[in-house]
Amino acid sequence: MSETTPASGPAEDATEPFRAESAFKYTAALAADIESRWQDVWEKEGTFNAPNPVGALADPAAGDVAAKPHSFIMDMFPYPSGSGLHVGHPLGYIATDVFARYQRMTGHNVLHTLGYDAFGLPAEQHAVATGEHPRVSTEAAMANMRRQLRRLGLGHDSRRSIATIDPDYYRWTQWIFLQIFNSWYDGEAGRARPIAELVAQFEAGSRPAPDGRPWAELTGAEREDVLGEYRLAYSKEVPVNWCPGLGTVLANEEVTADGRSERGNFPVFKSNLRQWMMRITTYSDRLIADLDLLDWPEAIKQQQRNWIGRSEGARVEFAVDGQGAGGRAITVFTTRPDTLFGATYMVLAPEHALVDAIVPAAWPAGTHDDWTGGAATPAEAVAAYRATAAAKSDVERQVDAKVKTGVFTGAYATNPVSGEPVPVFIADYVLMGYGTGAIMAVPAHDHRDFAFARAFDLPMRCVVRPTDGRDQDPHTWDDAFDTYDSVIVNSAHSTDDVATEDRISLDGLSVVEAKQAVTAWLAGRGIGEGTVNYRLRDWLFSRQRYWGEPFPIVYDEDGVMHALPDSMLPVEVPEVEDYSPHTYDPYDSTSSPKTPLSRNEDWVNVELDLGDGVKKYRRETNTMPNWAGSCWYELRYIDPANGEKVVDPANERYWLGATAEKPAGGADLYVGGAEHAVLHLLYARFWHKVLHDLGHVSSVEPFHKLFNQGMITADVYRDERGFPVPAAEVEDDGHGGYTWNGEAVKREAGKMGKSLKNAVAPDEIADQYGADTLRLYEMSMGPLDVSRPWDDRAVVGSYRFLQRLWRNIASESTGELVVTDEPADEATLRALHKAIDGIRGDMAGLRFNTAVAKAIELNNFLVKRGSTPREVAEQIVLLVAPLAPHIAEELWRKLGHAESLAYADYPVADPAYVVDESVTCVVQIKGKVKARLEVSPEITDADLETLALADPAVVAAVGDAAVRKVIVRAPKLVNIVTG
RNA sequence: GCGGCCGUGGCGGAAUCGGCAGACGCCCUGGCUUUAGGUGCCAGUGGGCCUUGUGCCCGUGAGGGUUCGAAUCCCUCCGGCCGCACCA
Repeated sequence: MSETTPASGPAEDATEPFRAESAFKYTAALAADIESRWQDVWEKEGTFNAPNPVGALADPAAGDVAAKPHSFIMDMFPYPSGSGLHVGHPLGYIATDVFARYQRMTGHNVLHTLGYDAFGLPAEQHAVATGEHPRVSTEAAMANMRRQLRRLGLGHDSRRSIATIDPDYYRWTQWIFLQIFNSWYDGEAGRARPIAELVAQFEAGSRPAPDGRPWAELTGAEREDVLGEYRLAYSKEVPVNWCPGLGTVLANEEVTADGRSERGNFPVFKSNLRQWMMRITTYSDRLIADLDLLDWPEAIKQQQRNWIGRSEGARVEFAVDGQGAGGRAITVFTTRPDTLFGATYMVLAPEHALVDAIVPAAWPAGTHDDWTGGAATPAEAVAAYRATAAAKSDVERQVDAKVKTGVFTGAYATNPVSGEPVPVFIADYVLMGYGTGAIMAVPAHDHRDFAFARAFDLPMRCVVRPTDGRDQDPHTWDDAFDTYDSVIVNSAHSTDDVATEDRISLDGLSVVEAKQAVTAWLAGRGIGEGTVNYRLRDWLFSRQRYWGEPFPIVYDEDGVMHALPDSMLPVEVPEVEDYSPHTYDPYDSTSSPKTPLSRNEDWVNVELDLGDGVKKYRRETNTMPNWAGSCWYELRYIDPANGEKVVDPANERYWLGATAEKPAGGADLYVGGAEHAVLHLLYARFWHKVLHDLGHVSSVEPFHKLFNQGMITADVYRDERGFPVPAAEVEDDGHGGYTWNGEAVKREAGKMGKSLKNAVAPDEIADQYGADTLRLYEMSMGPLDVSRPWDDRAVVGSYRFLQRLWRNIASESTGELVVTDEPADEATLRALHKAIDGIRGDMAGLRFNTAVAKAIELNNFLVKRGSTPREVAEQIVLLVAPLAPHIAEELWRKLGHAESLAYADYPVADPAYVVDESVTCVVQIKGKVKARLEVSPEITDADLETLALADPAVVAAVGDAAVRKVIVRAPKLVNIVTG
């Protein structure tokens, strides 16, 4: 407000005292006063502190906590954005708060808090741009977010609000990393075990070292190499996604389908680099199987199954002839071993290691011109093809996917069943990263192979009988025939050229039978076996960034890796002069990463005593990815101050342990966006399972019930050039169009956010109406799991409801109670108990939109009634308390209660009043409503039928038609079927 | 291309088990209160028709089916959203 307010303003106010809004009316000003007072009370009294069974957060006054029903409610870990929240962000937080408050009022010990996933790229980029330390900007952003969220009245246990950037927190992130590093997956036991147990096996000789030498004869480096093949966290040179534009490598999950970084949209290249990996693939089967134990949306489970991509099939070896091959075999993975007789050529991925070994010096006689790519020798052809394939971006590959390219290697392999020579190609439609990077091509029964065979004029052989009317000559086909629902043909050895005991015939077998038969035949000859393949890759776990957890790993002067002991944790993020990653031209695929931490030589070079005296070491300079801190935070919420253990077992068992309702254990409710379907949720499950295997947690899964909340969208207005204009300044032109500064603009739906200039801040709405109104509005907009558009104008509906609620209980002119002491009449009790019954069910089922509607109905009933009996007032206040806690606390206090209602008993419906005294029965004739009867809810079918048939309106409607049948569903419906 | 989810008034949505379609809210219209605006309160508010009332007909993306009865179940199509995408 400026100081040059026109004189008329205050003068008017002064001369017209009637205009002044009553201090007792529920206005934004009064709401603000009530809300800040109650927020202070809750904070001062620690209202939402949840006692633990044991440890620093145990409360002797709380009694036997372990015997109390618990409810662990979580929101997905937020990144503290520097630009503040918009009204879409707190949707899930409000919902979990409403549910948590409801649970508290139904006798649960509720753990609900919110911490911060505070390592991250934006703070680092901000640091690069401004020189401000990421910790400074991150903590400022966290403080601002805490302030914004506090205003909403969220009942969080602030003692448990951890942040991943706190050394006390990431000390345990590093500790868990070491647990994973120091374990291996015992496939026979089906679980992770300490690496020391593996070492013991090697030492005892019960498990031979790979090269057969006794373990004691191996050098330290050699032993470390062997163990590196087993450790669940390992460092290895692997083909990775290198993103020069970001200056870091990325996990597969962070790369989009068109080969760009999910953050920043920079091109991503394949590059061989030494990186940290997590052996998540060893948990593939368990990650799939245990989904069945979880209460998650089916869509999310399906996404995880698809991501892991389990497929059953067989490995088959194809012997390669020709020079240089030296008795080598190419191993392929196929899901269709039943079509082996139809394999007429093979394809290797261009980067397959065996390619160079099998390439002959010259083209075999009679090589098809189209196969050579115009090169003089196979080696030249291969080199040229590799070069063009490597130069192609993934986008180009995508576009070119329909046109198959490739080149002949000059080598032939032998089909192990038919004995026929098959040419070996390289082509980029075979990916190195999947299966064995090599396929047997069955063009008659695979669409991709068919297209390739057509392009290169390769033979085809039909081995699955077509069921769609086509003949068995693939040359006449338009595409491959790939059904499973048929029988095998043309798949038998001729009796002449194979010895009897080696013969196999698949003819006449179903696809499923043939798979088994051929797999057994191959296994019997040692040239194949049934196997399971996964799409899931090991998880790339290192990043070349500053603002992340350092690895608790050092290298000695021989380059041998050493894990730091627990006593040296945490390894703190060092100070550096320059935070920026070495980024490159986004298209410079030949660049390679340099870590920001390597710049601080004082930090990198250390002298440590790791048990054999003080020696010089170099620290690992990669940092962990953003996911690390969020992979286990649910554990630290439980025991945030525990300095001895990551979490005390008694506390873990209480909050996360398995029960009849949650067989794998886990948090009772986890609410967040569907965008974390595979990344965070898969990684967190993996870590949790490792910790379970190693005995640190009793639960098998971190999150029992998952709920995906929808997004709040908002209208976007664009000018003629297509640029968004500030949505708040757009005006309706009255003819269905919109203008901004007089210029016509177009409306469309969009996400809410700064860039689209349509963000609405929760502070704005709280200023205008109060936080309770904002909470109520967000909860009433629609079902929690559906996206819905924000509508500024509609907020007033929730505000009016609270005003009417207030007015039903307290006078707007004096602030005094206006409730009456009369007992509630029967109609009022019925309205009340029906509301209680409905709202309880809605609360438990997270259907807050209909819960609000029912509360409004009850309140409207009281408005019409003209007065509010005290007993009803108390109940309605408790009913709305989870939704609008500040106004509820204030009214509760006015009603004479000295204690907060946070732990008051939620109203329970009296069944006697839930049923109406009389219900409206609908009488239909042929399904159309013709009459309504007021009947007792206890009426029998027979009585109701008699009553219905006697009703004058029914008699008139039936007329002289014959009644054929009468369906009675007492007490609500009678349907008369006439002839 | 494959897989999944979803289509209900002017708008957001409700109908929990196959049984009164449109709860609740917004918008809009009329009335009362008010000097006025705003707030508040009351009434109306899916479409159509007329005989204006306890009235009739139509109506849940389109078409078909099952059923005494379908927004709800089944089939085909149309439209939208999401995920995966040469995964052998």
